[in-house]
Amino acid sequence: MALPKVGSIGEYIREQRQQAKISLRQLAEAAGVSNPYLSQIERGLRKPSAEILNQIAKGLRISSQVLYVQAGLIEDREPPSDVIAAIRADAHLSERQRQVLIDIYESFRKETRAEDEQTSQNARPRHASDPDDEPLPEEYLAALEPYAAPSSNGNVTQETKEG
Amino acid sequence: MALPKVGSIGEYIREQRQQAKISLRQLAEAAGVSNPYLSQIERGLRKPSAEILNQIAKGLRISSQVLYVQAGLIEDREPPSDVIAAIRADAHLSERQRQVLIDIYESFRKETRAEDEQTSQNARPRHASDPDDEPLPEEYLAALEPYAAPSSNGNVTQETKEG
DNA sequence: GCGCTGTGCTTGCAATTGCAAACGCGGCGA
DNA sequence: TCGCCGCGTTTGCAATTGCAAGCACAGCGC
Repeated sequence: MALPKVGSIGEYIREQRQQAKISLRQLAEAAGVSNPYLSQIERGLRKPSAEILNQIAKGLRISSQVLYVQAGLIEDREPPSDVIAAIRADAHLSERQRQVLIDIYESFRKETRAEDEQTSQNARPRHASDPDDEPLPEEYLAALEPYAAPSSNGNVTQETKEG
Repeated sequence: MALPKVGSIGEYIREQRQQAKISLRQLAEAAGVSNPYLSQIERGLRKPSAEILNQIAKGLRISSQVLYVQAGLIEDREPPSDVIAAIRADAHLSERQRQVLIDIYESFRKETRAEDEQTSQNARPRHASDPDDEPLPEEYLAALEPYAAPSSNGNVTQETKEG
């Protein structure tokens, strides 16, 4: 599993470069990498780091995310969705709010695409019923109020769907 | 400018790990990297490649994109079109999910604007200064469940209640 | 006291990245 | 014919990544 799509990322870069009708050296200069290295990348002999990849994306004027997906570095079906990017870029939100929105969004995505194939056999790092965590910040509780009825009630009864 | 945020990415990882209440070795194993290396990454002594970053993101169960942004590997050249537009444009969401997200977002905006408007908006969303900046209690997922398209899915949550 | 286990950190070392220099090839002007 | 320029490629080499092994410290049972 060391270098699965390294070839395809190289091919992809070469395609994009040729479509842009620029030479290898030109792209190398635009991207700030050496020509030999770019050559090796395009032929799949080297596995460029994300930094280089980012530079190349800039040189090609394409989205780095697209390139990362091609490289299998965002293999998460974590998608062409700009929602997360937009949330993170929104300066009006607090970090907490940002996290809430992103997490909600991701949970939506997870549910929509049903099951995952991740075979996590060891740690389950994320919050696992931790008594130390606060019960519920009311920030988003208020936000959820229109949807989840009983908040001011002090009792969030999850009917576990299936009302 | 080569490695300005290398430290911050390490800090960010360490924060996320500690919030998840797992040890360095646990995360290392979950992410499939060596403990010493993870230690060095967290302290900013090493600049992890995107592959490693991706693994760590998986181990932390957070978005790789978020981590890449933190690492400065995905620049903000991605059009930060406003959140609502992004949500509307996301074809992966159901109409109901979309509405929920938009509504939450708008209520967040209202709160933030009402509470303090004088904060500089162009500042980077550094969040470490927040004492109660927890990632996200998972109870809210349960609260959202009734609204999140409970179609072919039956595995989410339900374990968080009284076991 | 001793040993065991868990935490994070330090130390060499193989493998890899990424580059400067140089190479072979083809086209073009003198 | 030669020389020159641009193309992509090959070849060493410094710097870095990433790891196995081991270290220092703290807590717990004997």
